[in-house]
Amino acid sequence: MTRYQEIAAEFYRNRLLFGTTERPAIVAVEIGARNAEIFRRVDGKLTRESAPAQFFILLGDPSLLSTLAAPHSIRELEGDFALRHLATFDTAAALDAAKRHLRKADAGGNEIPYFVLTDPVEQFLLLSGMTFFVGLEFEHLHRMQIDVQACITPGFEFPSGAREGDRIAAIAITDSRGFERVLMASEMDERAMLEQLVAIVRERDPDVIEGHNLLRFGLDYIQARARRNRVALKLGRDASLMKARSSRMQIAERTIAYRRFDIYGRSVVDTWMLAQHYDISSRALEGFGLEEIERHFKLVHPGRTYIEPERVNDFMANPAALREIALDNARQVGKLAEMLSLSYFVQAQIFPYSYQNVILRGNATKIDSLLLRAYLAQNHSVPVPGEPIAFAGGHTEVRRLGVAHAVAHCDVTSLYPSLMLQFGLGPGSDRLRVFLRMLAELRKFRVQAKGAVRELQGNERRYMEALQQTFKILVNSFYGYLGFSMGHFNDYAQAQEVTRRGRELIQHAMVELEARGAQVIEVDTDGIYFVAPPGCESESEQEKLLESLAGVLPEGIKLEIDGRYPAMFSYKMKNYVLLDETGELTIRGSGLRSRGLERFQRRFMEEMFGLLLEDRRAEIPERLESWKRRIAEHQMPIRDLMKTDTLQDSLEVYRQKISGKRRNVAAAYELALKASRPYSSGDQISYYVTGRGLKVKVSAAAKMAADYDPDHPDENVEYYQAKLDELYNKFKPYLDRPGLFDAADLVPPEERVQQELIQPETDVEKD
DNA sequence: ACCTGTGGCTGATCAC
DNA sequence: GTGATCAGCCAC
Repeated sequence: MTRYQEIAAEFYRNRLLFGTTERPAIVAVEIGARNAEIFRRVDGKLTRESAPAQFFILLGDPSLLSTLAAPHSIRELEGDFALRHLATFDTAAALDAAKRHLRKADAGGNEIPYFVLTDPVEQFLLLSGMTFFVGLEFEHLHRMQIDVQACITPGFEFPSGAREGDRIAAIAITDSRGFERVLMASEMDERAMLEQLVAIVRERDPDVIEGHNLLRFGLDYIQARARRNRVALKLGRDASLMKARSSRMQIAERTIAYRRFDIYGRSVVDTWMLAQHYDISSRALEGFGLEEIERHFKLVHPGRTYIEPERVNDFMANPAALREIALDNARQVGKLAEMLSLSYFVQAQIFPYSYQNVILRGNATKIDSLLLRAYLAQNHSVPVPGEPIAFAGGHTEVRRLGVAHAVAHCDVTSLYPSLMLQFGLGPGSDRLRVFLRMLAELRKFRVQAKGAVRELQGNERRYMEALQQTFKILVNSFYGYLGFSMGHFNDYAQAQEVTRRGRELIQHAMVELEARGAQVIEVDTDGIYFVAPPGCESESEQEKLLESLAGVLPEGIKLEIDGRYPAMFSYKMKNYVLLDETGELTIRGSGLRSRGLERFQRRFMEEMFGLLLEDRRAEIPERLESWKRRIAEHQMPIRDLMKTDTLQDSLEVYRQKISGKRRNVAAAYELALKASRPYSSGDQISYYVTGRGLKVKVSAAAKMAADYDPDHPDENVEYYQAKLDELYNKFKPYLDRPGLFDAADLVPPEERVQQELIQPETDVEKD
């Protein structure tokens, strides 16, 4: 047994987290009318076996189904939570009948609660305790990549598609076992392309189909063209058709509409979705095209070229180039998926979700499934979610503004999880005490995994890192679960208590630091930026300073130095710039580095902050003039001037909101409405402002960046120059007067008065 | 049908 | 002009 296997084996023995899979290496589960079909990969070969399916609904009262004709049985669960009757069904038909029955009762104003998991695969996994992939290595998963290049005519709309002139230009197919093939429109008709695609998928028989933007484009387009060509997309392992339906996914503040595809016995993984998830935690991607993502992960190889969706038409005359690009795309998707999907591979071993669903579900929902699984395994009843209340979050405060030198940052590692474990803050309704136990185990595992990463090499190291990352994400989601409106065990009072203790703790630490002569700059939830008192410059002295605080902090909570910086520019709450020892700048905050800012603004700011923090303020006015000159002389590439907005609403919703005066017009939507290719929520639009002078209305003067013609530059010079002036003026007070200032002195008195007036009002609102 | 939380800043637009 | 509001993005 290798070191990796030893550690991993301990994790997998934890049934609360990893379920109770007895026969390992499940790569797919499908539910039929009466049976579940389980696909496993044993010694590289696919096996299929059948098990009786069990469907269930949790009921508040058995009378809900008293007049249901379909066969079912109901048993009472232990404990007295609201959902204390478990109805089980042997067939999908009986379950469906029950669901219809309950919906009808609902319409009649029924008050008795019930709960149904919509996905039957989830039902099966949750009741059986099985999970995907336990006992399987990622390499042994058979993954196929598909890249679709299409000629799209104006007016194309999903999911109907299919207009004259639309056609698939190329389909590239690769897989994790070295297969490569490109189906070209220049060599065969569209029907043949589609038929061959089906034949290849069936013949290669992959467990997973990966692609970039498969859900919002690739598979949708293929399906539309297949319908047009009367080709049956029998891609399933039982030769069934690929199925599609509309769905939506919430990733942080973004709501993404997409089409969900189901292929019997296989999982569909979209690297575009994976990139969205990745960006939420890193905020590091410039965009979500393959090009930007590959660049970010340093996957670009010499000779790599890309193709804009709008430009595929132009490539019809050059099939050799198109073939190369499509093939390259597919190969690159494979590499990307390896980097981005490992954490979901691990998650699929933990949660009762299929591989493709584990990517599409939110973390709090997933934690809920663990609790449900644990309770049902013990035949215990389940509470219904508590009503949401508004509650306060972390403490944020900016004490000092301007430029500081020799700044240290300290933070409490895993503040909320630590508080929850230290003070036993978990759901009051968790009678079986599984919530905090899971949290404790996950935290312990995370520490173990993190420690082990350094000892390992190659794939084992990558796996351990994925385990570590996954544990970390889950640990951090437990607090959010307490305030999750749909969590069966949510507990707003406890969530409130967690943040209250958090605020108390960090404020306490702040006061103590200042009492010891430190100058606190800013505080956000679990960390403090400060200038240490004189004679406390070295790291060890600063660590000692923090140790002296140990007495005033609760047991089990530790403040640690987490970074030291020669200089910092404190601008506003959650908005600051750090200069580290290597000369690298870190810019934080939506006001300073938002993707909503044009690149030239971000670059100009970077330059300005660099000079500011290196005490070279005097050079800044000159730099300003140079940037303005470049704009006047049209030397700025359009990439630097354009703004990229993400469409939050669909165009239809936008139109409705505008006509109902429920929102303002916005440039990105106006352009999308006029565009020839279809746009949906989640899509990004890059545009720039044309015309002359400052009185232009952006939404009217905007033009797609793709339509910019460098030979006839029409960008609004005054508009963009004014942006630079505004930036310069915004920061001018700090450029003129070096040093660190009390925030209280810089905020005009009238604003402070206003703040005091507003405060009680919001408090009333919260009550 | 789907959904982890709160706090804060900014640009564009509109009503006044 | 100014304040209010919305949308979007970001910190933790």
